[in-house]
Amino acid sequence: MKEQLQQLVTAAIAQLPGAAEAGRPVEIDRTRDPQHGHFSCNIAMQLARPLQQKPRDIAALLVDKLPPSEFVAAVEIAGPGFINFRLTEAAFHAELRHILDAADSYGNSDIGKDESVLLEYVSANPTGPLHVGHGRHAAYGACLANLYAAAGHRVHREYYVNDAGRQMDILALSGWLRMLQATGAEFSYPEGAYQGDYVTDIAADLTALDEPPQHKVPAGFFADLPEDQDAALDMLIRRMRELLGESGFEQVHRHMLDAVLDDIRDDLAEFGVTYDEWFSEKSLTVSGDVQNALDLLAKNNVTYEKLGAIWFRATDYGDEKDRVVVRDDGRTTYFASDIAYHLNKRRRGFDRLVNVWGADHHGYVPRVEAGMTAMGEDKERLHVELVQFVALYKGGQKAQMSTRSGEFITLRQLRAEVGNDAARLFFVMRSNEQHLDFDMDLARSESSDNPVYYLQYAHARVCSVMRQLDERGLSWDAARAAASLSLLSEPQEQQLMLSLSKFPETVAAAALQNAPQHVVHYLKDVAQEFHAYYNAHKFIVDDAALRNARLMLVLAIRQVMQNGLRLLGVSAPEQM
RNA sequence: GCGCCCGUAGCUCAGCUGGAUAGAGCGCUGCCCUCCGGAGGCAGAGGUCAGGGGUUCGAAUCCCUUCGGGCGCGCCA
Repeated sequence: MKEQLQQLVTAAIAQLPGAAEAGRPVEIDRTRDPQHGHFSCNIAMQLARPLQQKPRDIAALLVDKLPPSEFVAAVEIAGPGFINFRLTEAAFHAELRHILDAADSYGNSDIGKDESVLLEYVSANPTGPLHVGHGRHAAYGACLANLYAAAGHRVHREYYVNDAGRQMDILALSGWLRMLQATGAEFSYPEGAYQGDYVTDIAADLTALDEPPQHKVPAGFFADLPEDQDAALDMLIRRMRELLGESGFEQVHRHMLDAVLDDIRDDLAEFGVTYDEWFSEKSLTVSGDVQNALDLLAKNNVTYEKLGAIWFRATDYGDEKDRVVVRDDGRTTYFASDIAYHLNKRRRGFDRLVNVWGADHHGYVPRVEAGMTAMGEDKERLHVELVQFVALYKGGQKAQMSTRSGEFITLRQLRAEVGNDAARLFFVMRSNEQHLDFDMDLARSESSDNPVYYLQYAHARVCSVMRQLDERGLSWDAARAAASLSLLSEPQEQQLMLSLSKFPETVAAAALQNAPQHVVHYLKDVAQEFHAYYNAHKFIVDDAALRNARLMLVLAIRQVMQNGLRLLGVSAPEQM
């Protein structure tokens, strides 16, 4: 609908001397007040300055040049110079038919057809089970992927697996120590090691390997550890490597990683969150990508040596300070992997890279952008969406979440308590850059206060009506309905047709702004209007023409609810 | 100290990337059940869009600033 009006106005502008040259984009907006018609255009005000004429005069000239259209009932100039359009009933009837014709694809567009997107989300360190914060990332990322696809983008969903580095070494150490404890060794488990019970569970399987790792703790293994917790862990890791040998250490490392990663993968899959690729950080080192990136930086003269380490001149590209890429012991940093990773993403041919990161990583954004720029990439190709924290509320109390002690609420626990649908919806219901208060009591309640039920019920209710129709031995006649749409003259029916027609715009806007919550709010509006309509009017009436027309409207509502819920990753049950 | 994000109704939040008289849910007040599912609906009260400047035809939206809250400033990942 919007595009058609846009074309009409553009055609009018082409006939107005100097107007097209001003290059102002033609924006067609929904009106808030029905007195202003259905759509409005502010182009006359935009052109006032370049054309040096009064907005209302320009508007009058444009209206005069507008090509005729069967869908435009009235055009008015209002206020400071808005051009307001009122559409014909035929326009809304056509949209209704279009909804049922397009069915599952209603709402899709091709605005993103020229742009491929690599979307990276969650990418939690594989050192333990996902917690509720990761759940929000998962729900949000998966939803973005759906929106991008609906907008016509080619989307590649990716999870960056941080399978290299110190945290993973600590996990390997933790597992091995738990295994030793399980086989009878007695020592005090280091504070800095991973505390969660899952470590013990996974470690139990270490002994079942074909060649289980060293069982005995040699004398002095825990002797003379530094005071500092981190230094102590590093020393233990070093001793463990020496004791088990590189392949022995690697075996434990891999076992722990695989077990945790499998758990994460299962957890996400159960949550309806899937990926096209699980990209290994370690593979970047093996493939030489890290070295290539470092070479590129060196070639571009943006690295230097200081205190035995190699630094990247990030400050030259707007970052706060320069960053180490190769440590004084020769090992590359996480940051080195990460810029190599981003270069790799671009080299794979994606036009746009979208990362979903925790809000606590915001300081990391300029660093990666600096890296990209220094390697000759356009940093505008990278977009980072930050997701704020989740606070769980239960019985009016904030649930404590402490990662250190291992006493955090996992995504699994949350899903078990409130269900996937509620979790998915609640996670995307608020803007990602807004702190989220997750009310678990509300999420599990079976009442209209719960937005999940409210939305799903609207869908189920239409299904129920159709079942009722069947029980009465009646059926819906599509042709009859299409011919009788002018009978939909009730204010609620008019309003619903108007609301339904907004769905494609809503999806496009949500995709463009990375804002799934637009879809949620939209669906709430439609659901509310539908429930009100249901309450006020019967659909299964004796008058066959009216009945068919109303059922067509109601079926269109069901289709839109279904498509919207699918984008959000929430199921649309036929009965509840 | 520096940087990023946030501040809208009593509470939780929208506000379509600058539009016309700022919205919803919960809560509160008062209504509507012989019904295609009450897991519902209708109406009302409730606002200095944190404060102050600025940009322009027009600002909750953009810029500056003050205040308040969150987060970040490793040769961790």
